[in-house]
Amino acid sequence: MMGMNAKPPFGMHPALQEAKYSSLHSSSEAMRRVCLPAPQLQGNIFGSFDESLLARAEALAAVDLVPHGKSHPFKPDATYHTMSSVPCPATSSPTVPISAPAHPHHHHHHLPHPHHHHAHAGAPQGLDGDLLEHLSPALMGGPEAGAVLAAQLHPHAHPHLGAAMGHLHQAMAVGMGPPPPPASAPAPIAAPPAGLSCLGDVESDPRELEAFAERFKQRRIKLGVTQADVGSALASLKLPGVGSLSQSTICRFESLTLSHNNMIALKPVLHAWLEEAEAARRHPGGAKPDLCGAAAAAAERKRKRTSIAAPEKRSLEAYFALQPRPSSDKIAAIAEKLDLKKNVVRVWFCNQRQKQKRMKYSAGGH
DNA sequence: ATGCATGAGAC
DNA sequence: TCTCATGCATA
Repeated sequence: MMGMNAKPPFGMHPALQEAKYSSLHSSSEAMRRVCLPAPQLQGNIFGSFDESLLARAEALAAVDLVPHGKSHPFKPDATYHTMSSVPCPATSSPTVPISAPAHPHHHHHHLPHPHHHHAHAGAPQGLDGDLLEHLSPALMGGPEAGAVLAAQLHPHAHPHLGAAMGHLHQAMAVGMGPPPPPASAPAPIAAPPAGLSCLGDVESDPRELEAFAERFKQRRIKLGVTQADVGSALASLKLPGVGSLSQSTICRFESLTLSHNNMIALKPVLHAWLEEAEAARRHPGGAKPDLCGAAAAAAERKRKRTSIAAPEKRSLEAYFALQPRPSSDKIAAIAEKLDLKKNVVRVWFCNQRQKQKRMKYSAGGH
């Protein structure tokens, strides 16, 4: 199986981007991420928004440019589609999103969105040469660079928050139309219909989540169950709108690397499972079913994971520090510069933004 | 344990 | 097009 996680709770690499956690014992607030976009970066940017970082970013980018120039054979494209028409009926197929029965709020009709893009840069080499030289300035030294940056860092009403909650609802709505789970109701969920005030945010104690996650992990291990097992066992709970989850998600829950809302939504479900599992252990009678019989199904084309090399990553990080939300054009420019597919760069930025919002470090003190 | 990706839903 | 919740693939 997979490696169990009996390791030190927190052994991440210090290398990368964000300075994450500050350690769990010192938990704290819920407003942090909403009100404070980027703790340390902000200071720098505002302080000396100009030269230093700009130069740095360019320098970093330059490093990438020098080596390969524009005569690159191909762009790393490794994403295939997993065309699996897999028939794993039991526990491994459900794409049913977890629902967070918070409060019925909106209803809408969703339209089938047949948007499948095959992002393809036709002739990336068309504008090479000098353009590359000008890219840096263009990308960051733009006329509105400062403005955009400032605006973005401002504690204005953030766009989603309502969106976050909405997603949870919709997830449930999509899964099925029925009633909310009576048993484990996420009462604590704050669900501010509209994130108006910076402070009126979620008030479900991060500490509690932290504690629960910790407890959960301990007891799970005590039961001798892996994260993957939990994930698939979830389906056997047969909670409305609750299907199975991946090892990834369980892992992230335990390590608090999910968004706050996501944690809130998952908690009741995992709690329910824990109760069941422990109860089942006590009473040999009511056996607990399931545990996905490893679907030894046909293996289709495996999806390949693009790997962004360190230098490119460095550059991306530098750009991100300056402009976390580059326009499509800038993304394209960056992509070309780093010789990456535009979509890869776009997704990278998206993921980076998501990371910023995750728990962990957010819950600093308490 | 995490990096890169997909997809639904909200603009 | 972005966000968010999730997952496959992988180090």
